[in-house]
Order: sequence, then C-alpha cells, then structure tokens
Amino acid sequence: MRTTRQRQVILEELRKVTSHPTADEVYEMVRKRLPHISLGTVYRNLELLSAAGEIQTLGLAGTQKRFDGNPANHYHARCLKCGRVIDLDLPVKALNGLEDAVAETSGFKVVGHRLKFLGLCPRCQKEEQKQDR
Amino acid sequence: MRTTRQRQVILEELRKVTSHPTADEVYEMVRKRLPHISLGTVYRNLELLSAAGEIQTLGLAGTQKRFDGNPANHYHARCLKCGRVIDLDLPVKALNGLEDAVAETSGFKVVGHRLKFLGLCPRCQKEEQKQDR
DNA sequence: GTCAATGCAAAAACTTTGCAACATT
DNA sequence: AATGTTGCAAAGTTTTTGCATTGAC
Repeated sequence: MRTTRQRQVILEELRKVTSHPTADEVYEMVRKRLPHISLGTVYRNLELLSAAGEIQTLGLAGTQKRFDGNPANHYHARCLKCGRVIDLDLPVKALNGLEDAVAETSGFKVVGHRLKFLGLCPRCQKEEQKQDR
Repeated sequence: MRTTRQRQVILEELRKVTSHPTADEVYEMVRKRLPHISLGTVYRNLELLSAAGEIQTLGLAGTQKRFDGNPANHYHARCLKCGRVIDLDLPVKALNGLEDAVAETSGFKVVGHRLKFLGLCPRCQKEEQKQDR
C-alpha cells in the first residue's frame, strides 16, 4: 500500500475526530484540504485502511457505514433515535476469555470482537420527556 | 400493527432459518409462498418487525443489512472472508452488569447490547490453507 | 519505468416512497 | 367505514467500477 497524499489526509482527518463519520462526511472533511479528491477515492481508501487495520468500520445506524479512526479495540454506544455513536471507555480484557470460548465451540479462528450498547443518548432522552408532557 | 398475511409469512420464514438473510434473500424465501409480494413490502415489514422487537437487524457484512428471526439477545460470529454469520450460544448474563456501568458513565439510557466476534469460519480456514501451499 | 492509485463519470446495488387499490379491524 | 397495508414503479441514496492519466517507489 503506497503512501499517497489522499490516503494520508483521510487517515489524519479520521484520527482527529471522535464522531464516527460516514463516507461522505469524511469526503467533506478531506475536501477542505484536498479540494480535488473524489468520492470514489475516499471509498477506496476507507476500505483499504479498514482492511489494513488502520481504522474500523462500524455497523448500521441507518443505511450508511461509519468509520472510526481509532483502530484499537474499544466499545461503542449508539443512540437508537439520532444514530449518534459515542466511544466508551470500558476494559477490554473482560471479554478476551470469551474469544477463546467462541473459538472452541464454533470452530472459528477468532481475531477480535465488537461490542456495542444500544439506547438513548442524553440529548434524545430530553427530547422524549418534552414529548411526554 | 395489523396481522397481514405478508407480515405473518415474513416472520415465519425468518424464524425458520438461522442463516441471517438479507432483505432480498427474505424476499426470495417469502416469494415461494406469496408469489405476488413486492420487495417494498418486505423492506417495510422488516423495518416494522425490527422496531417492534420481533426480529433483529444486524450490521454490516458488506453493504446489506441482515435479519435475524430470533429476537432474544444472543451473540454472533461473522466470517471476515465469506461474510457468513453464525449464532453463538454464550451466556448473556456476563454482560448485563456492563450495561449499568455504561449507563452511568455515558448518560445513555441503555436498552441492550450487541456482541459480535470476527474471524475465519472453518470453511474459509481450509481455503486459506489450500492457498498457502 | 512500473504499477498502484486517482479523478471523473457512469453504472450498479440497495432502499425508500407516492399512490391507487385492497384488506384488516 | 376507517385506516393501515400492499403492489407497482419510479426515485432516492449509497457504493462500486472502467478507464485514461498521474504519482509513488
């Protein structure tokens, strides 16, 4: 994998934020520094970086994928209402034992795991209260 | 939510399998019993059933969402190579304590969690060995 | 110089939606 | 009878891809 300016900027921008942007949000972020970059390049690099373990690809909150510039295993909470994803600071080690158990029972060669909590973020909880009145 | 024939068949078919089909796979399954059903109806019902907690919507393995007819919390393992998702039989209770911890630290009102293991399924492990030779 | 990577634009893939007809309650 | 739901098709959104050109090594 060559070190191109585009790839480098995409990675830098992604590492700067904790907002778990979608592909087109990354595109907008990067475009401020590289106005001529194309969306296709962003998609191609997000995929390559993810495959290389430099970033993480997160699952659904709506239709689009979201990307996380932090490649280390850490956990997330997603708001069911607004779709926002926040990082959690939980000890990972609690689950390492489970990986072995999964490998044994499933026959999978386990390389990692993802843990996500679902709920309502503080902001959306307030919104709900307003509506209840 | 009314009990329509379409909704009923979608749910039944989904409960029959453990394969975590995509929306168009559900469409194909259901079409054998209801040849005139439309893809739009399948999408609408998968969304409604998921919101009602009758089924689960699973995150990315590629671009498409996958659906799980088992609404109870249980965990998954996904193959990074072929995308297949299998069910795991792990005790859920290990993580229930974490939900409270997350609620406290994040301010989220936590309603559940998802845990997924990533790795290579037995079949793809064999494929890899072939290629190494 | 070689070949991976890019920009552009077109195409593909997936999902949602408007609307008239229909079915459930 | 009222209204949620469907089928159909069209439109919308998100992602991928072909190809000529460019840039990293």
